Amino acid sequence: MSSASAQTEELIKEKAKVLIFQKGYLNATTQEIADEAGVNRALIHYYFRSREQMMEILLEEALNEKKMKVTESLSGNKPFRVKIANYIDVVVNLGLTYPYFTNFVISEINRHPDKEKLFCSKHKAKTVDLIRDQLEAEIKNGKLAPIPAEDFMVNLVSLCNYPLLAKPILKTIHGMTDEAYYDFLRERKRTIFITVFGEEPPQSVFTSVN
Amino acid sequence: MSSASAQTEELIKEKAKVLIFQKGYLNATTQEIADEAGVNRALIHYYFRSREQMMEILLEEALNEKKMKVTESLSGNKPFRVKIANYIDVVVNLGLTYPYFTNFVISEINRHPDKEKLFCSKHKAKTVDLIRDQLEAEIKNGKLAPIPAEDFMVNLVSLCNYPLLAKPILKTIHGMTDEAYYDFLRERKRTIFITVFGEEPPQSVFTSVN
DNA sequence: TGTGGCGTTAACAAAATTGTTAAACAAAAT
DNA sequence: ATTTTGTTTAACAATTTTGTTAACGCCACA
Repeated sequence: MSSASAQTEELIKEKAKVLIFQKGYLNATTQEIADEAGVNRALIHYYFRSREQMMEILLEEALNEKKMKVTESLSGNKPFRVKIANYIDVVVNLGLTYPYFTNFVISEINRHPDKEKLFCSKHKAKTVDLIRDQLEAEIKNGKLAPIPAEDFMVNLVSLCNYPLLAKPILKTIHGMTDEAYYDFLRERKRTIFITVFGEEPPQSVFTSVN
Repeated sequence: MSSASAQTEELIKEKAKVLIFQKGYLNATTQEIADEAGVNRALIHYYFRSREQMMEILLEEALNEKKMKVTESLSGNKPFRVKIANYIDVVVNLGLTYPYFTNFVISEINRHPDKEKLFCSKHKAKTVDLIRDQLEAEIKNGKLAPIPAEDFMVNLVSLCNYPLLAKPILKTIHGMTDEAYYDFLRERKRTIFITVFGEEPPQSVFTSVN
């Protein structure tokens, strides 16, 4: 287990992520991935046995990382609005880094429905349960318009993910340059919060990427 | 141009749409498509020359159809809220029929960036311009919380599309059966309207699919 | 110094996918 | 009836992509 080994393995995974999750080449070939990493294609088989298994690992690791961050953002003794702001922050940041992650997940699941289990396995707790009580309390206190927890969560997830995922489409439809769209997205965290709560977010909850 | 010809060509396109837009096999092979249509694979080349050209046609036709319906929903002398309700209706219905259309479009564009032009070509008018004036009037009259037209449109498009597009994920995350998720989606049109306007939609604007 | 394991590579083999062709077939036109 | 035209098919060829193997080089260490 020399350091070179672990480094190369990591490099390959990293570059595969760039192609698939960042650039949106959902079906990047092993050759393309090897090229991106600047290594011989055979190394992919040396480290991962087959393309399939590499995809499996990529998917599982990325899912776990995302799930961890999301759970973290919604956990703890924070006020409801801070939790949601944190959630928006985490999900949008991830989306800015890996816009096509969702597309990849969906694509993989449709081809291999058994992979769906990857969601259930680790975290038995549904994310929506992390906020259900607080959400219902907010509603009871008249601080939020009544809405089922599932709908609230789906709204949130939709507003955070879609604009990133559909970047090439929205950018063109709205006649924006790449740069203008990027600026537009940076303001999105605030917009999402306002759309969901009808009021400004708490101060300085949003971080920036890069 | 006998009738058999046109029929077979249509059949192939129809079945390709089912595989790609409905079932989410974004990279369906020519063999899979031929099987789904119950015809010999060579017919795909007979009618479309190559797989690439067939994809091009599929994409262009589906884009035009969607754009037509969307433009229609936002045009004419209708009150603002009726327009938006119609838009939600159209987009969600399309999404129920072809949940993975967006994934396919994005996937195609990432592989062949030149195809992006398919958006600009026909309709020079951006959809957002169809509602900008009315939206600003609503805000001026205090009937809607201030929001830039682009953000309003992106909110709308996100809320309509994402829950359909990410069905396999959300269904599992929220621990729903296929049926429960379908019920959930049927209520979504109303939920989306409420999320965007903060009030109930006008009566009987939403149609049902099937 | 040399030897053994590990990472790496090029060359090869196998499998999957697309594209082509010639022949069979059916329907309509002559 | 026979030709003609257009549709469909099976068999083949070409290409692309994945998977395998044997050899090469490097470095730690005996």
